[in-house]
Amino acid sequence: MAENAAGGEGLLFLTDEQVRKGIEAMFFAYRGFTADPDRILEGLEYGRAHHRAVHFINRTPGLTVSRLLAILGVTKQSLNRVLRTLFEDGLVVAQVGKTDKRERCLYLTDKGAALERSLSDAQRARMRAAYRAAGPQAVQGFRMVLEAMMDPEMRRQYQGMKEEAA
Amino acid sequence: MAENAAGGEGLLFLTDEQVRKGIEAMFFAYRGFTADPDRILEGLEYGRAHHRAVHFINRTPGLTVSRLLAILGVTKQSLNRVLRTLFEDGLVVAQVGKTDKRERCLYLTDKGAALERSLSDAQRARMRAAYRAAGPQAVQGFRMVLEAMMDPEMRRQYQGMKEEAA
DNA sequence: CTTGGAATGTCAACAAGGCTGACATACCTT
DNA sequence: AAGGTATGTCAGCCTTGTTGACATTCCAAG
Repeated sequence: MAENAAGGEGLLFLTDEQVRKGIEAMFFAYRGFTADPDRILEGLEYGRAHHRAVHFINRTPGLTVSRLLAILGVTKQSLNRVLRTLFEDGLVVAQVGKTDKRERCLYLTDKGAALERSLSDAQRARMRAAYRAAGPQAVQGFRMVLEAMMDPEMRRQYQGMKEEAA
Repeated sequence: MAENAAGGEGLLFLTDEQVRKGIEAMFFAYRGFTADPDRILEGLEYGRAHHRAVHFINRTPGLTVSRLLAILGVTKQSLNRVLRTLFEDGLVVAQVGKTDKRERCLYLTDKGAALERSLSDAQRARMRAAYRAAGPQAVQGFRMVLEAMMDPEMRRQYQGMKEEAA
């Protein structure tokens, strides 16, 4: 009764009901996932879009605008509005590419890195708590299912970053 | 090398890097999660907000507006804009509450149920594929981590629905 | 060297879907 | 009769997404 996730009934594993529970779990969990950074950002003149930009610039310093566009999956006009305010406020700097001078390589300033840290600290705290509550085995399953849920292109982005991190 | 999620290194389990990978997995996976319904909805005059409303009305027929507000976590003005178009287009009907006549109990019409089915079929197909790819054990972990990530109030909503489904 | 395409920025306009504030109505409860 | 609850609605604002059009700079290939 407590563990009705996938424990007992082998054949019922892929029931519509089971799958639907997964869908709702994603919905509710994503709300929690974004709640803490959102709280920090409100009051500041930034939003979730700024958070995402800052996150990935921090993650891959020097990445180009077009690469960031591909990762975020938005239009350049949309991203540019965000980047402009980050430039103006001195959170991000752009540096002309060495090999290709058309490219603008993005870096966080100290100020930008500080914001990033405060946002990701908050988000990591929740993720860490969830990991701890669920245990290592569960974490591995969590990651496997999420990865299988991604669009192939996004999975490549994700896995690409995995390697870069090594 | 393949299984670097949480397998070998007991102590490194809660590394910032590990947690960060989880954060990015959530980000990319959520995009996949919403991609298929979004594709269906575009072209129709509906959006993600309509999807959510229709999903939960289907899930719990006869639920009241205030209950739906609590589940969705938006303002009544925001929800009302969505519900109004669903009424107008004959996808949802409201029925005055039996015990409390102020309440409006929401139901899908056949037309509404058809839309819900087409949306959730698409979404379930992806979720089912991810489940199948990851395996039962992983699914259980997936659900555990997501549940631990929710805000307590949202977890109650989620678990409440779990029981109602039985 | 010229020309096409790539990388980027920018202006304008628009839409979805959040939000707040204010107000109205109907109804329950005391 | 009065106060609170459930709901709807109008008006206006914000963020963040979209298209379309156009300019600049620069690489690369003919």
